[in-house]
Amino acid sequence: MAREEANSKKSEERRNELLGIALERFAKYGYHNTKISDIVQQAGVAQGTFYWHFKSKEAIALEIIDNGKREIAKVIEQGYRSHSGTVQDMVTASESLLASLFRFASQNRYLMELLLVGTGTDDNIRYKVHETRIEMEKAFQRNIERAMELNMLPQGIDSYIRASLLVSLIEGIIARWLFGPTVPESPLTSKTAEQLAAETARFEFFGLLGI
Amino acid sequence: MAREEANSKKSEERRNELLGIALERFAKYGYHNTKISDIVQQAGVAQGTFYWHFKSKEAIALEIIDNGKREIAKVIEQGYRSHSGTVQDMVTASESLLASLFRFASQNRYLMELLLVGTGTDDNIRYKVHETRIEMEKAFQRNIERAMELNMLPQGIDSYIRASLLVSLIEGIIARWLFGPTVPESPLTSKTAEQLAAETARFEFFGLLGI
Amino acid sequence: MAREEANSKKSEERRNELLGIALERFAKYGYHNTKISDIVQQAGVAQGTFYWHFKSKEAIALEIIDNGKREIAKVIEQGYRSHSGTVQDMVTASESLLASLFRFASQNRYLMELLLVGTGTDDNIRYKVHETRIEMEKAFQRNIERAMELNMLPQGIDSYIRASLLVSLIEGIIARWLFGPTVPESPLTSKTAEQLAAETARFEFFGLLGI
Amino acid sequence: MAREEANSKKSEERRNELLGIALERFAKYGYHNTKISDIVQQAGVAQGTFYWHFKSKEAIALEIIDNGKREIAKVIEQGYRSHSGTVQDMVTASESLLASLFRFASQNRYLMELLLVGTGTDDNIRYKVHETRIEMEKAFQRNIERAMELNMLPQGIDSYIRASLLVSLIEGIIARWLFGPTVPESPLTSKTAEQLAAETARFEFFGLLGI
DNA sequence: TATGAATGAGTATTCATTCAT
DNA sequence: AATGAATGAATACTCATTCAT
Repeated sequence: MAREEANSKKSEERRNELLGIALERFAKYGYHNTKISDIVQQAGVAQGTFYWHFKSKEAIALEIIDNGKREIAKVIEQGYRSHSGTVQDMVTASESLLASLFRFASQNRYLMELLLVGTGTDDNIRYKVHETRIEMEKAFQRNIERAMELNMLPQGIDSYIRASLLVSLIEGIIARWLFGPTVPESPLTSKTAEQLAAETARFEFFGLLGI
Repeated sequence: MAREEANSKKSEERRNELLGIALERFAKYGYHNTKISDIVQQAGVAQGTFYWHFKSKEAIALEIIDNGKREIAKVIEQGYRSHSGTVQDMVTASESLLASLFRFASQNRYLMELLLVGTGTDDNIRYKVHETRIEMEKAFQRNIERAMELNMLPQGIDSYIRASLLVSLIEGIIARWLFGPTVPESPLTSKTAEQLAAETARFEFFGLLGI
Repeated sequence: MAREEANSKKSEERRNELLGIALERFAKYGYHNTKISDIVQQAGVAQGTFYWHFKSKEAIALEIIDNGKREIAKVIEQGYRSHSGTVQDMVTASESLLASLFRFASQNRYLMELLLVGTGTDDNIRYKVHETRIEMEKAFQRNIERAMELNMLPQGIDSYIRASLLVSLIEGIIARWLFGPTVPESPLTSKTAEQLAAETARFEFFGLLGI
Repeated sequence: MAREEANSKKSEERRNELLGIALERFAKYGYHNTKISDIVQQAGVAQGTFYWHFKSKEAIALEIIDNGKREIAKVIEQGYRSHSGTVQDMVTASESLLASLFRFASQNRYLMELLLVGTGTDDNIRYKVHETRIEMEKAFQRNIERAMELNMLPQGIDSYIRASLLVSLIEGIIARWLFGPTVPESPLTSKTAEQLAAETARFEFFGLLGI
């Protein structure tokens, strides 16, 4: 391996380290309560090093969210419904997609906290978060439309609104599962991703009446 | 009317004006991006005046949320289920409760924005918001349990999780209805509170499959 | 005197104090080498007080120069030539104007240093200085044209260039008189404003050959 | 040619390139507004390379001015008056010296800007600039004294002050010619070095009255 | 009650300089 | 000779809070 490559690899490691620390602190303490000096101190580097790798505090936040956007899109993409089947097939497929999503969420809780709890940031960042969540909603909308084409869902429903309802459900339940707020005695936080996926899928298709 | 009463009335008006302006700005721009100097400028009073009426920036935020908490509780309270009936009765009752809640939300959009979008605040305020949302969740949980007691919902379901799912749905849909994020072409924002309540109630009881 | 007036008077005094200190330091040490913290420390006030009175470091510099521009204009204005006379009258009148200007310069040496030595500032400030010096040049040009109309100076000379030559002379000699650089043994710095005015006026009208 | 020589030649070229870029930027934007990172970027080399060639930012500035000092001295030296003649001879000789000087100035405008406009630097650099300008003044003073010895100028005038006046004139007119400030409609900037020299020499010897 | 001036701790960012490779 | 990453001191500006009147 050439010398320059080794160097640039090390440089990229440092960059990633800073990205990780920033993500964690933004999620834990909020954007405004996170000082650059905290980040660099935790990374054990000087203040100026941060500015070698990133243009500004805002820039690093935008990059973090952008990365997250791509990763989430990948997860949802893989759950894409492609062929017809029974109702039970559909429920199972949805359950599986939700389980993937919940697993991803629990493995990336800081990212999800940043996206879902929203830690009070400046306009540009808020907008980027917005964008990411809309992207997610669109993906689910496509899923619903596909299911309608395959005659797996009743025709004549409004896919926009159903997607909104569905994503509300998913985002809300992830937020409660990982960060609260829930009623204190709730068994929610002790569920596994798979259990939660099962409950959610059931509600998704059958509502409160569907056991 | 004695002079003091007149004065204290005027004083209270000013207090309320400040509360209103602060609420609006906290919701619109976020807690950290709202300066006391903005608030007093909009109210046309001096900086010092703010501190005669409120102990601190945090204090006014806590008071705003506390007021909201009481008002929301009142709305949900009035939708309390008290006697048995058919499934259709139950759906109608829920629809009516949701309609009230959505009307309240649209009349108090800044409050709802503060509660639901959560504009990144300090710990105490975040905690107060949590509290308020948990209160709401508890109210819905009581509603579900009551319905189970009255044999209007299947036994053996987990009321905690169902309440979480239900409130996720409601909060998410309010947030999207009033503030986005939704896919841009979504017809959501043009719905009335009543239409939205009907859609939501249907999903609540029958899920995606229930037309 | 009403209370508010007393307050605003005190406030204005503080403002002026800050203006004075800033002028002195800008001239002595240069714009970039002058820290806001130096200024407020010398004034015995807190950092924030500076920003109550002035929008920024640049703003106070611009204000200082603007004030100076007006004062210099006033001095030159009063030396305006208004009626005809002999050559000797003209020389005497010019000498008197120069004496006023030199007196003003020595009483406002920080201002003049800022204007003439130019202490390396940002574009806006540089531009304002520019403007001020051009204003001065225009005033002298008007003086020359007036003298030509009154047949006190030969026709057919280029008033623009002559004004440039004249102001070059004046600005240069003020700078050398008050701040150097001059050859170290030069008797220039020990001259009075009046002596200097006499020498300069002679050179102005008769050049090197005119004794 | 040995390898080392070739290398050291290339190294010197790079050095000179950096000197040139620094001069230009110091003059255009000022010393403080010129960042090392700007200079190296324009030269297409890395930050560290600068510090291989120069000890510091100050060092490169001092070197630039020192070079300029020597070059200017050479120009003035060559205009030295050595033998007697008529008044007209003297005017012609002075005109010729000024023309050389003005030509040099227009070919080295960044250097002149640095010296004459003085873009606010640190003490050491300011001092070096002073030194250079004093050197120039001394040279002109020697010229005047020589002319007095040769009976070409009236005895009894103060050569110090006359040199100050003369150099004020020259420096001011160069600055206005090449960089402003002048009144916007002034024909000054469109003059050639020779025309300007003629005008200046006339003023030098005969003043405003000498046509 | 209200004012407006004053306070001062807090913080993102800049940039000359150093240094391992 | 050259690189590019790292350093860290320096500094303008913000804003919640206080206080004399």
